[in-house]
Amino acid sequence: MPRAGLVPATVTEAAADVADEIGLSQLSMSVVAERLGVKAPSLYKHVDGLADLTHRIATLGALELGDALRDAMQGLAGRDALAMAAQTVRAYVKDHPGRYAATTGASPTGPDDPLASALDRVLESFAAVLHGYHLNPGEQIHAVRMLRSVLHGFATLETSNGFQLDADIDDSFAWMITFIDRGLTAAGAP
Amino acid sequence: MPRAGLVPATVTEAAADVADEIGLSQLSMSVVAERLGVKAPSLYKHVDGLADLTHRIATLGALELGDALRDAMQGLAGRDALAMAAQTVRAYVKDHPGRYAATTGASPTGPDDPLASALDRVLESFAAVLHGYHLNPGEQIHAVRMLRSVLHGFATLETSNGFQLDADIDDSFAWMITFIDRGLTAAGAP
DNA sequence: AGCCGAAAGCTACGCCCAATAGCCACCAGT
DNA sequence: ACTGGTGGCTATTGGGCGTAGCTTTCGGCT
Repeated sequence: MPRAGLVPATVTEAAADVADEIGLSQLSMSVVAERLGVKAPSLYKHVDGLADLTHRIATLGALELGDALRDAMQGLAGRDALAMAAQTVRAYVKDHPGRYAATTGASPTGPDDPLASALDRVLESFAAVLHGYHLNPGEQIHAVRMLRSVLHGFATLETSNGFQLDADIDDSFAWMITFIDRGLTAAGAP
Repeated sequence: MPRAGLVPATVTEAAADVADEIGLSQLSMSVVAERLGVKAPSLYKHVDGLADLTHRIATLGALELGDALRDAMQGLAGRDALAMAAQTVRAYVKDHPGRYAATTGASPTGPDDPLASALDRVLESFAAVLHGYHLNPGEQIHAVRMLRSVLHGFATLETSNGFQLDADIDDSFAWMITFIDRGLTAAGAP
């Protein structure tokens, strides 16, 4: 019987794909094993159980989202950066709901946890959006939190079908970005 | 052996309490049964399985949150109404994370589902907040969605410890309310 | 009061999943 | 070629959901 040639990263990516397809709550060792053409107990040679696997998916999601934000925001500032960052988050959550759910549900185990630095990089991108607005330094942290809340809330509600009429969702999103841009501009130059 | 005198509402409330205490994901028939001094299979005489139980918790949560919003917003308008509604949502999510998680995770099965009307009442309260601002009717729906997104996102991130501890979360929340109030005021009188 | 049927509790069971133990085969390095 | 580590496997335990079927209790009716 030939070996499958698995490493932790292979298992994590397969699990992340499965989570995106069937939902994080439906993720199980069996279905990941089946995807990889392997029996479930074999996965424990590469991954330390379902909790560890979810943690790895969370880290993968944070890394990917951080990279996507960096790439998308290259050379942009102000309203353009804001709109691009928002759209990037929204698209990532829509395309990878399982990874994103893992990311939001997880918390780093310590300061040397790769998840911690991955999350920090995402936050740095959010902070970079705000550099284009001339905010009071004390307001920066509040603005970052508001931005996170808005984007997280909107994307989460959208993927869980929390909005009634999905036809206008793009309009609502654009309106929201304009609203925030105007508010930040006014806050920067009072 | 005496009867426990259970009805669906009793089971639902006990389950909601348990979910608030240990988290919705940890909810199981066994632990609810233990709370009620009963064996797990007995619950199936009152409730149609775990999915139905979660659905009932979601409905309970939506009803309670709707009532809390109505009570809190009595006679308030404009910024006061906005601040009170936001604080009410935030407090409810903090005090009842399990119920709230059930509410956001669930979707009504049909138009006659009690959950649908309960959710509608919550949305009506959000809409009522905006009546104090003189928005263009076409903007109303966008503003409601933004309000939902912000409050949902903030409360969710806060309860999952998504914010770092270095700055006061209350300050951020107050700043955010002021930000939205100013934006809505400006949008109403351009 | 006595009975009778519905309903509420129970035990026993089947199935699925997480996780561990322990076995066997494959491959690398000497 | 041998040998040891490693990656797969089967078998098993424990727990959770849900069903089947039994027993007991309680309300209503005569």
